[in-house]
Amino acid sequence: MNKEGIHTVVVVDDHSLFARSLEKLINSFSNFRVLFHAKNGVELQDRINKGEKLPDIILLDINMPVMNGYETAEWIMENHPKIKILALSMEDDEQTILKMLRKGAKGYLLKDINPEILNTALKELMEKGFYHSEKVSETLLHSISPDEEGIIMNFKENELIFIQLACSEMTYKEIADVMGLSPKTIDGYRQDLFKRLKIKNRVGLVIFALKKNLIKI
Amino acid sequence: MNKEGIHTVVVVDDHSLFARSLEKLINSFSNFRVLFHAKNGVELQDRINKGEKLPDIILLDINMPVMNGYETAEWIMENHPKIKILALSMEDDEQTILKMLRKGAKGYLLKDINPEILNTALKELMEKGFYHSEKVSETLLHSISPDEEGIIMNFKENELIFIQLACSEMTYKEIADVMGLSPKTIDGYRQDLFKRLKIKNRVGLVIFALKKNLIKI
DNA sequence: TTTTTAAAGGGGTTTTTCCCTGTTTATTTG
DNA sequence: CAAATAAACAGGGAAAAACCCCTTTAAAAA
Repeated sequence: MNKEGIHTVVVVDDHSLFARSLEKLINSFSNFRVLFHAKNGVELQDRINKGEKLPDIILLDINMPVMNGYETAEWIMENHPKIKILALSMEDDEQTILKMLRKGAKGYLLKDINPEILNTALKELMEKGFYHSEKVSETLLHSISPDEEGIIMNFKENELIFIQLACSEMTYKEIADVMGLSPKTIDGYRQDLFKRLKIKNRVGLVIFALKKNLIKI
Repeated sequence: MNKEGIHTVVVVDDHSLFARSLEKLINSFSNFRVLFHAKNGVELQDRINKGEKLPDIILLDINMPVMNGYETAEWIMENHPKIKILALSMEDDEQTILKMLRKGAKGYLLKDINPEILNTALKELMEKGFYHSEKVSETLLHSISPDEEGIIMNFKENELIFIQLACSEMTYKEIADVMGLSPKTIDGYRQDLFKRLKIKNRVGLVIFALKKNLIKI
């Protein structure tokens, strides 16, 4: 906060149409000014390392091509932990929200909110130090315990490759071939994953992989 | 266009954060003014039917809860065909783009463009009557012929239900039960779809359904 | 050295996939 | 109108793939 009681904001979002519109909106709020905006984490690092003024708040998009929101949040927390991160995303799936909050975000906003909520979020962020919308609070309640999630989600390299290949039209025999393993080993991976993920068949695996963003279609 | 040579724009988008930011951005362009913005097609209908001034351009989001972009575009084309529709969307999948262009959109913009491109698009739309970004032009080239697509995509009611159920962990026997049909009939649906969609197995069907937005996860 | 883990095999059931046939009911057309 | 045609539904039979449980081996970790 500078001498006039104005809080400063930096927008990190590769959707520059959105970013610049957002900038105009935020500048229209009293007490908030946008310092600059960056297309991704790398650009943010560059500008901050080159001595650009540090903001009070960083509005951080999650889906960015070069250095995404998770990595960027990590870097911010390590190097400038005083900056408050407000995650911005289209996605409202639990996985994404939780991951971002664990990386140190002080708030999570869906991009489809109205301007008043953004203003509220920014104000609350400066006053209380955090902001959580109803949906996020709900998500936090529903969230499974981190260790249970760890058991489920800690996939070994080969398991991840198998999952991705299983989300194609290949037979297990073909998957075994391209992975250079015995079909019996592949069957072992399959069986182990079915048990851990509590799924009944390959379609369940595809759905799981999609929900957890293990594959893209 | 009014007497001062100013083109008018209406924004239809349920993401009011985005919509209002966009409004500020467009108003910052010379020659363009936003008349109002609506949260969805129904609100647009209401305001236009109540005698609100007709714009030159409607910026139309595709994903809206109440009356989506497709339906809204249809209504605009039927009732006010002089208005130029510029579709706005996060999605860049061919299906979505093509569908919107067929509904009469004069242009298609991804939301992750920069402000200059929006300005260019608006200007070109008024001058040439259409605007197509590189990605859209590319999509148009890749697009399959409408009739071939028709054969593929004209699903009968039962086929659609079957596809959706096949994208779950149910066995075909279970699907037959809930649909009140013989497993053999279900097998017929399956076989016919595999042939028409040129897919090899059930995973292929799941992937297809996801790509064509026949199911949501 | 004991335990754990990754890879692989044996052997079996169930489900999926495939092809071909037949019935019934609309729909089209000669 | 009657005959041909198309469609929705269903069955038989069989090979391939998926699914399941239990064991073994070799190497790595504890």
